[in-house]
Amino acid sequence: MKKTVTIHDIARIAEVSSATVSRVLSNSSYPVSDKLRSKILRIAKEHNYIPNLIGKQLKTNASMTIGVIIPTITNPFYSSVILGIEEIARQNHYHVIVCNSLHNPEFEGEYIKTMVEKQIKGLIISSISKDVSLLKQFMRAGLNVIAIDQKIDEDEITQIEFNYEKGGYMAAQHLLALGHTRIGYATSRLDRPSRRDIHAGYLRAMEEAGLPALVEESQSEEAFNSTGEFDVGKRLAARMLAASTPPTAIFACNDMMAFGVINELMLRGISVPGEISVIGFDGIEFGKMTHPPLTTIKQPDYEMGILSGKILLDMMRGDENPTLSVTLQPKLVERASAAQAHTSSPI
Amino acid sequence: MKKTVTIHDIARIAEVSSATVSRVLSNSSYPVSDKLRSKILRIAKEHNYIPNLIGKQLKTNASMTIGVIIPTITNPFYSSVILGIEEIARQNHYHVIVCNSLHNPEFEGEYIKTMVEKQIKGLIISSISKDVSLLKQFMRAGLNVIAIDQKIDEDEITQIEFNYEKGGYMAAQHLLALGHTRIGYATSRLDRPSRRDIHAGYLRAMEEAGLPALVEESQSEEAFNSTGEFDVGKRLAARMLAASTPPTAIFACNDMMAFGVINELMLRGISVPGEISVIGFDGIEFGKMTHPPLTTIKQPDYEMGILSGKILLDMMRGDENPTLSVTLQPKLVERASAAQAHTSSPI
DNA sequence: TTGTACGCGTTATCAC
DNA sequence: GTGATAACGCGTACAA
Repeated sequence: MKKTVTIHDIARIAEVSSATVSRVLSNSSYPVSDKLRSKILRIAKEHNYIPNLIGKQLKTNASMTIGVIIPTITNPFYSSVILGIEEIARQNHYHVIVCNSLHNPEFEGEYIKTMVEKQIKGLIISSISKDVSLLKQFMRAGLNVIAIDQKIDEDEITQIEFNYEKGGYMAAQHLLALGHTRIGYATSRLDRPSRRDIHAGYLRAMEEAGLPALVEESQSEEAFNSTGEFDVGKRLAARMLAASTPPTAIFACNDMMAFGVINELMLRGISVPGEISVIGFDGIEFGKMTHPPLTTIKQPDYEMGILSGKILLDMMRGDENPTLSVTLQPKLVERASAAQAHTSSPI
Repeated sequence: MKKTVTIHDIARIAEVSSATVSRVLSNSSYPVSDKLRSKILRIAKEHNYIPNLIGKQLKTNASMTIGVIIPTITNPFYSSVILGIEEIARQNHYHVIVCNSLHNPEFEGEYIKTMVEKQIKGLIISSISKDVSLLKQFMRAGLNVIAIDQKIDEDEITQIEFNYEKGGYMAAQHLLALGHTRIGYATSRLDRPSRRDIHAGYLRAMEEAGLPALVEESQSEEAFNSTGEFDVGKRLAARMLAASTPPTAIFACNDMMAFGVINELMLRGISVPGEISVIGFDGIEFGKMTHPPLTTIKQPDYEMGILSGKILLDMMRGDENPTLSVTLQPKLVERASAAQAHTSSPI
């Protein structure tokens, strides 16, 4: 592993000062004679010079990398978000550091800290921690942060969120429009704002329709992976079926859980949507690949990535706009898992 | 955004030299009196000192971050790999930079280059480029690289791969054991070693059984996302059904494609596995959530991430072991999409 | 045990 | 147009 060539080496060989080399190789706007310029470029090429961005960064204090912290990359929803963020990053010659908090506040805090130590100036985070003091402290020290997906209770932080309440409302609304009256809502623990909002939307729709709410909430702190959600879906579906008059439609708080619900129903020989309709929430790609294809409420995940990336870069460039926050709107994706209720209605 | 506090600030306040501060704060083994140590620590805490890792790195030339380049994070297979890599990275206080090449060799090259400029010393890559010259050049300059999943034709590069040939063989073997004799193989373009290997495994099994191979290969360079693979699956299934005597079992070269195959079959009222059995390849989590749950050949993706992370770190620490390469073994995951062939066998 | 002084690779300031 | 030279924040010989 031979020593790497620096601008000083180039300078020595070209018999110029390192200052001139720097001006050429970092294509600064500073005037340099064409003769020297081409000579330097030639020599740099010959010795295949590779700029050391660390040296540059120490001087300029601009790291060209943005950090992203999410619960887990394994969730396709976050994959899409990240793809969007990276698209913007790439266009602007930035790199993306991805960290999975795995729903562990300690990991999250640790990651934030070392990011700051690495002089990362921009962070996009779907935080699972209640404690924003750490974040705020670093923001005061110059860290730009955007909170996505999970609302953070802090006005000073730019947020990009979904209109979860509306999404929940739309889902219930869709089932109501199909003629269902006994509509169950299957949800994991209502311990996060997003989940409470979806729940609230569901309740609002049911109330407006003058129908009773049927909520099954999982109390367990499951492994928060896709399999975990799937299993919760199965369990909650089973609970709903145990009722004296089971629902004719089930709304699950995320797609993975909806798959679990459908799986449990089919296992019991209940046809979907023949006997019971199911609607999901999130709109991940896989919904179209299952049988039946999943009707769901789509959150624009990729767009969220794009948007948060753009806004973050704007912030880092010093656009001192008043911290604007954005709310993305959900969209109903009608596929085949939710259908008209039977006219041979309730027993 | 006030100026950040450095070791010199601490030194001035504590009335010691910055060298002493450095020794304490970077907890070097260098001896420092307990009195000064605690004093320095106290002051650092009071002024909440944040070490600047860039300064440190410029000095030590060790970046504590590893790069990962994959086709797309959207593919759950790669998500799992990355989760594994990050697990190891976190345990060792490393960060992971993730880059999606999006099957674009230019992006891949660009990413490699800027990683090197950022003084990243370790890279895990699932390369889609034919050209290894760039990689080799950087390796000579001290970059440690591990090629995963996609074989690179270069002995000097440490490789961690799957035994694709065996996987293909096992899949066909399983269908044969279930009594199928007309077994189709649906594959995307055979332009990558991995795909050719699976194909070869299938052929070997069929040959050993003395049965004819039935291969449908997609010629198109699709968008390489999950939806693209799904659509290819649908298309290839349709083609197979158009044959005079369609197969009774279909082996798809990846799970996403298998979902497409199943979807197309069900759309045509063909029961899976009642009339036609389907087996996939990869073993992504979603396979268990579909209906019917997908029988498939599991590649240990997470384990691949763990392993590649470990080996990479070993390399970076200078274990001058002879470049060892590892091959991970596939495993049959029996779920419900492949069943016994009808005894009322061929027409 | 502590301090001094230099260098890591780059850019920026100033003088020429 | 060009060249010295001083930072940037840190670690570390070497000296004390």
